[in-house]
Amino acid sequence: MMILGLVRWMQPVHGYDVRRELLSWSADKWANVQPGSIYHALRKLTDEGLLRAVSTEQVGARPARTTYEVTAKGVEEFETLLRAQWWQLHEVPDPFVAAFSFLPAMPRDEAAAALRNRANLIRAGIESMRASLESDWVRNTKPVHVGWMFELWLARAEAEMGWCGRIAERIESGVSYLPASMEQAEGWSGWTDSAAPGEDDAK
Amino acid sequence: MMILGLVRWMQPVHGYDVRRELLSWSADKWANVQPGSIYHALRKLTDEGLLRAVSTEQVGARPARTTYEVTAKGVEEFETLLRAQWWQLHEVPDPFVAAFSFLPAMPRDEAAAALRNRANLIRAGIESMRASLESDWVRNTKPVHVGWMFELWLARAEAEMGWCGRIAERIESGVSYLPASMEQAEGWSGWTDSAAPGEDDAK
DNA sequence: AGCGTAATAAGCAAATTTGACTAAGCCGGG
DNA sequence: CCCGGCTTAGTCAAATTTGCTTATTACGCT
Repeated sequence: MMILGLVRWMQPVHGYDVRRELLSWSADKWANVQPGSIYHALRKLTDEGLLRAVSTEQVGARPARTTYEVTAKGVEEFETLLRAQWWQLHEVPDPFVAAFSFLPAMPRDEAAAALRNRANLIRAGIESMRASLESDWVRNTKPVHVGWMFELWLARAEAEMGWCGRIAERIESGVSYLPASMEQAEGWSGWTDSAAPGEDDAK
Repeated sequence: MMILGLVRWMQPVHGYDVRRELLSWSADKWANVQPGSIYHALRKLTDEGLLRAVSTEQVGARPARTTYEVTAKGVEEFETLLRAQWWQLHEVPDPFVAAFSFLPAMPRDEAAAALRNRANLIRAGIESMRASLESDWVRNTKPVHVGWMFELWLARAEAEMGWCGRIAERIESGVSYLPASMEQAEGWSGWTDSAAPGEDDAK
């Protein structure tokens, strides 16, 4: 719950403020927070005594907005949560890795093409990130550590780009997917590799 | 839904088989699948006509197990899903990046220490991964592309380890977090940086 | 002056995920 | 021989997330 952190920073805020801030950091991508979750989270945190509803103003006939503040307990909990992320290593679920584990289900040439395409997408991302990093807008109006986050993405992206290239070559080279020992015992039959058995494709 | 892929491979299976396979790949870490989700997914996929329940055996008085098979429609859908992951780039949500964005909330020395600790955790991970990669067990009984997945993790991990070291140094160097222009306009007041205002810490 | 579009501020039902729980069979040790 | 613990197979309620909807006001354009 990094919502808590945002309320901690920005002290008294209402839900919509949090939402805008999150969207402006495009945090829906790298955090786990879609706009809809915010109000639920705010109410839950209030129930748990980590936040306190300060006031409820109403401007015209628009929906009333409730302003929240963090309690002492909330600050404490936030620091616990924060430290958990700083000191521990959590593997993050990556759908591409999941998809890659089905490599034998892809025709070799398509797999290689997709990897090269991926490398290009990553390269494009890297370049636009570099541009942001060097842009005056980021250099002058954002805290320095925002740039450092970009550098982390850059480092990871470069590593992954290289990997894509190397693996694409190996796939094209035609090496067998099966482990050295059990060369002949098919096991992955039914998948499209070099010889797809035309099974029940008659619509 | 990579559950579908697993059923596609392993053709007729019951839920518990899928669960074991997923756990043996420790897929609960890198995919998005806890054991509890499996049965729901199987039923949902069956409702959508992507799977077909084949039979329901009962051994003794243990819970009946239902065996599933993939339909032609299911194969089609799986390939669509698979290609979506192979050809597109999805940013994955990373809780550490989220936590790092609150860097100014951490005392400098703790932040640096945490980063060095992280580098060490990553190094340990790298070494155990290297060991797996070279182990006979993986080399002889797992498809080659499993090793390739390890290499991707390795590449990313090495990149991140380097970053941790570099950033730890910068934090220790004492550079200001604020952007070059607005050096003096505090803005992040209330956070623990060089001078923590002893607010309401009595108890 | 009128009209369409964007911004403001949330609410809600439905879909998903999670983690804990059941409850019987099997196996080895004391 | 019988007790405890592991494996088998799956269920279930609760927590979370998602994406869509509502309803007013401000703004820009012609």
